[in-house]
Amino acid sequence: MINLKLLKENPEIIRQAVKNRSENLDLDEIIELDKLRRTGITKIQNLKKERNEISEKVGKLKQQGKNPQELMEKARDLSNTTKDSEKKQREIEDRFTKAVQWIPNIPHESVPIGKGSEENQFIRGLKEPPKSDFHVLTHWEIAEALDILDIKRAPKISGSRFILYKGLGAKLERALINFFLDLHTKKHGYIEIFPPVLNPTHCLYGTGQLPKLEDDMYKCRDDDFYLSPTAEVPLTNIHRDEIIPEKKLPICYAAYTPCFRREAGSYGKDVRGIKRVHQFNKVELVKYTKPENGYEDFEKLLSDAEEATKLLGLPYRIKVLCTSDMTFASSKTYDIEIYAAGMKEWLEVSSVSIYEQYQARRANIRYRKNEGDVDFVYTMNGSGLATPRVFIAILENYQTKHGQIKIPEVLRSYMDGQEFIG
RNA sequence: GGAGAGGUGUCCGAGCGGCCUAAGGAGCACGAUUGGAAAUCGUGUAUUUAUCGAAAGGUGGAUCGUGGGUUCAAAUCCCACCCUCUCCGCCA
Repeated sequence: MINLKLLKENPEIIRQAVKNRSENLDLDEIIELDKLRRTGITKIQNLKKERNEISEKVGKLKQQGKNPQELMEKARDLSNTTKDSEKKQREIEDRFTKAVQWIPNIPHESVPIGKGSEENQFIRGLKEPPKSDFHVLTHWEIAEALDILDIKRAPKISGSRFILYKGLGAKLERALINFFLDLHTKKHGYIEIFPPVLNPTHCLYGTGQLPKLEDDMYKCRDDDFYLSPTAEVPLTNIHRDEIIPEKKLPICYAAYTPCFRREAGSYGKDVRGIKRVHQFNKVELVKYTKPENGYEDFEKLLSDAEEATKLLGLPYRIKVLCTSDMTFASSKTYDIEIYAAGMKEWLEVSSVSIYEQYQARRANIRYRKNEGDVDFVYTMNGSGLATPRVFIAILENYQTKHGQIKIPEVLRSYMDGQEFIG
């Protein structure tokens, strides 16, 4: 949630942000609603004040053994008017709360203003994809040849866009997860978490997936749960409704979880292989920090994720997303992309975002400064990394001309020392 | 799923219709004492929101699991829901 004071004091900032993000939003309606809401609050508070004063008098008189009939009647009338007003007020507040959820975050000033992915800016990494001196098979071709993915049978179990890892494929997947977790917990100092991935509605509002991404998630029919689309949801909600002492910040969590996405609206796109699937594995990094350290910690989070790609020896590049390409709750987002030599495509393996106080406001996560003041924390997160695309990149970039896959050195200890698949 | 007990401030814990801006204790912060510390004593110790103010701050409202209700008045009474614990049943 944005700072609601902006609605009253500086709506132009919001208007500009909405425009830069190419979002469609009737801000004037929300501003009007806010005004209506505030006058309503003032009115009700005055009524209550009067009622409280009378009640107090009544109490005193009764203790003196009197029966202040008239005062009681007056108070009853006041009470009834108040209740009527409150009913109306509740409706307004409801509408307001819902509407406010649709206001996106304000982009950071360093974010390029742009309308689409062409306007994302290259930050660092490879400018050109590396060349290979033989014909590189796509991951689905070589995976089938080596029998490490069962692409034909996965649909029998769950339908299209699901992955069935098999044999050394399954082992490689597990190796990746362990490698990522070890890297971030042992070397980068994150605390490992293994959270539940069925999360209730309010958690998804907290992190900003709802209301906008309703159609992109799986919802349980009989219970109020969504299958978490990312560990960002449980990890950020760990400290919901808390006031964290300043000395405990920053808090850094790393978690492996499966992630579930409906991929609605992508029918017919990326249907081959395992690039776009409904269930995938990811190690997610989440940090809670003090505002003044926010952007410094954010850069560090990016480099923590980047290091995973580096250690795997995969060709990568990093971009900063322009205003229209960022997710709705983000102030600034970097994407790490790795090159897949078989598909001849750059694949997004990590999206690193800072939300400033946007999520913290929604989820009510605050910290107490050493001096005693309370303020919202900054939250940020990034994949470190998402496995299917890393898996693709290993199959396509570590391929030999004899149709084998060389296992990246950092993974070998997780693969019983094995050097090759095939 | 059934039966029972309970959810109060940072924590423990009292309160069971008006004086609750929540007793008492612990913790924490500051001060006194001390050569220094412990102990002791003193002082302070929530959040949120509306409004006025440049700000410091002032004036109100709200908050005792959540949401309704009764009442002039609710932490306290009633209803529903959520969570925790104990026992029973069922089940990986």
